[in-house]
Amino acid sequence: MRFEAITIKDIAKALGLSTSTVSRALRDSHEISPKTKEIVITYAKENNYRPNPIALSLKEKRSSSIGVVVGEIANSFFSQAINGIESIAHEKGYNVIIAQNKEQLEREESALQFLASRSVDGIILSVSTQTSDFDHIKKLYERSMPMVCFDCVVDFDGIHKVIVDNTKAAFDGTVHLIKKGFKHIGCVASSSNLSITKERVKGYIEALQKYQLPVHESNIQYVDHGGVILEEISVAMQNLLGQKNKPDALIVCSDRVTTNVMRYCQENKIQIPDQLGIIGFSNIDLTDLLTPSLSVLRQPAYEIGRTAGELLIKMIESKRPVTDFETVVLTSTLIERNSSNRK
Amino acid sequence: MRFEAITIKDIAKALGLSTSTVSRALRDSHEISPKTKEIVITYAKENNYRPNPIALSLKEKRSSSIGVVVGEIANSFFSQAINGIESIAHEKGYNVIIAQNKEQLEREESALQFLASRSVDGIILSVSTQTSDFDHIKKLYERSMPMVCFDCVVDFDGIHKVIVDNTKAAFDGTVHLIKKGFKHIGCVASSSNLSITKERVKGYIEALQKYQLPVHESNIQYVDHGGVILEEISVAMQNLLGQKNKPDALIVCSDRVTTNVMRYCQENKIQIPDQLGIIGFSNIDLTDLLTPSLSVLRQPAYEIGRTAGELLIKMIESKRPVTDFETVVLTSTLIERNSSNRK
DNA sequence: AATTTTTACGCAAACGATTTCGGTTTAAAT
DNA sequence: ATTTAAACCGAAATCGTTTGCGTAAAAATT
Repeated sequence: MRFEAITIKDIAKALGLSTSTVSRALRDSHEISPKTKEIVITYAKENNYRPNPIALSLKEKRSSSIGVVVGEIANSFFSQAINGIESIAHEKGYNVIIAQNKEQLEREESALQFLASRSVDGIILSVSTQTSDFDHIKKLYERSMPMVCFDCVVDFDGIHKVIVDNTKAAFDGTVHLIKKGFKHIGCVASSSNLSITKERVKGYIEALQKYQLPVHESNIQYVDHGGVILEEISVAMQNLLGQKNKPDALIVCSDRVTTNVMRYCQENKIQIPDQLGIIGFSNIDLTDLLTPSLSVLRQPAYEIGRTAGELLIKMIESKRPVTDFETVVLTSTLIERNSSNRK
Repeated sequence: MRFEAITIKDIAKALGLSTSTVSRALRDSHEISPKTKEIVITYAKENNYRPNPIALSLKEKRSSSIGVVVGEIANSFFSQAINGIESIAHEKGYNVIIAQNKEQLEREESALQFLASRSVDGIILSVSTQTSDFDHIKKLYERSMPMVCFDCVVDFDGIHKVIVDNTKAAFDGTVHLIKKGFKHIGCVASSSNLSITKERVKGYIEALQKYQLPVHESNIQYVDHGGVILEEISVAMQNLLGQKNKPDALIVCSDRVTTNVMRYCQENKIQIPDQLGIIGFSNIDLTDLLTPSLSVLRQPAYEIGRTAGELLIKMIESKRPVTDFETVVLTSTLIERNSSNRK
């Protein structure tokens, strides 16, 4: 069973006209007499005619749809970003097709392949935490598929990127901890191959240096699977807190890792902020309700999505090849709460 | 600029064959000699040929895509459900197109219209909390668009539905509170026109009756805008707690309302569970970390999405019109935590 | 009145793929 | 040697829409 719609042919037949006349009448061409237009338009309205977008796509060689590849839809940051993408897409008459990479390179490749073979007009992508080799993306891109990266971006130029001021955010977060009186600040970060990880760790180090605090490699822990595996968090935390000169505060540089660090602390009865101050990147909506309430570095996920969408649609609709690639940097917000507020 | 792909025509021209031969060779028809097949397939592979899905859609009158309409993507329950939908869709070779109704009837109508005009093969829908008149859905459905409802479902038959055992869940949740020693149990629910609200309130009342506790209308508060408006929650809570015989525990029957009730209690320094026990429907991933940890009725959102996807795809691919409509009922889980655990 | 211009419409090709029908070899069977 | 069938391939229609081109009738010009 299938949804059957009325076509231009049906109208033509019913009205004793040719399809071209009907088509032109509906598009209000000057070549058609007012009378005929009237008749056609009335009939079309009565019968709820809608042009078949697939036929249009075939003719116009565009599908008016954009693909989005993210790690996981059910991740607050990504779902907020998708929300932003959907809003601009809807305004511009595009639909949004969702695919997930599940933070695996292999799934990312198949997702991109899937979208490309579905002839989307462009793709918005956050690369998986497992991706360190960008060949598959490059290949697609070189075949002139319009693309915009956000969050986890590729390491080469010549592509639009929408990111946040990761370095500054981590810098500010670390400075915040320093000003709150913490002396030994550690850092838990996501996969070391990710650009956002590098940038955030850089901000952390710069803050320490600015305040003439020593930088110990052992105070920086990388969680390669993006925080999905709880065991990894335990190991990282034990590495950090098992040292003789252990940190009295942590900056957590990844959304999902942050909440799992909180879980670890709760399970291991680590008092926050007295034993351990914490500030972390997070976009979850419930961090204000935690005890203690969690100080966070919040990314403007909706705006990131919207901006990425705008850039992509601009690129899709541009007449000539885009040669001028933007990297839009949005600012994240430091929300001071109690997890970093030692009495 | 646009993504240009190789077509069957290109192959035919390059190899000096007709398009029909190439098509047949690629589809492994017996009418084509092994040699020719070999040549065509090799050439196609080398040049990374992919059949144009739009051309196929036009011919086959199907787009291999399904539309999903939910209230808001950035809502844990929905994003988890979409995750489930995406998983089955991906397996079956469909893509998922997302639209939001933002809990508004008007947006719902335009979202459905949008998807229908985009010729999706079917639609999975959770109606908005504002929808009490289902005419627009009925109309679409009667034009034989395959549809499956989940979560907030329509009130008429003849359509597949995937829901949870709302009545039983609310019943169990209320009984749980009773067994924990709470005597005066109130209920905060979403819009009164929603089927899930009715079912859940019914379960609440049945539990009270079973334990011979009085049912007071004043102990049931409806939040018409689905918890989006914080002010509404305040009013509901004041109505509940301002009574002389005020409740000592609440069951909250809506995902988003639950966390806002928690916020209200925190802001108003209401001790949980000592002053007020709480159990609520919630699918947020962080409720275990709250203080006190929140007892929840958790819906199997992923499975709901997956099941809805399975039903829809089965319907799309069925040869004859479906006349046998299922209502799949999945079970929710009661997770006992501290918010309902009075010492 | 003869010519040109305008108006209003139809025909057919195109987009990319599949498929029906038909035609030509070549090989096998009579 | 003739018939038959199998193997192989091409032309054309189809899906729904747009659009360049052609053409008839009507209107405007000479």
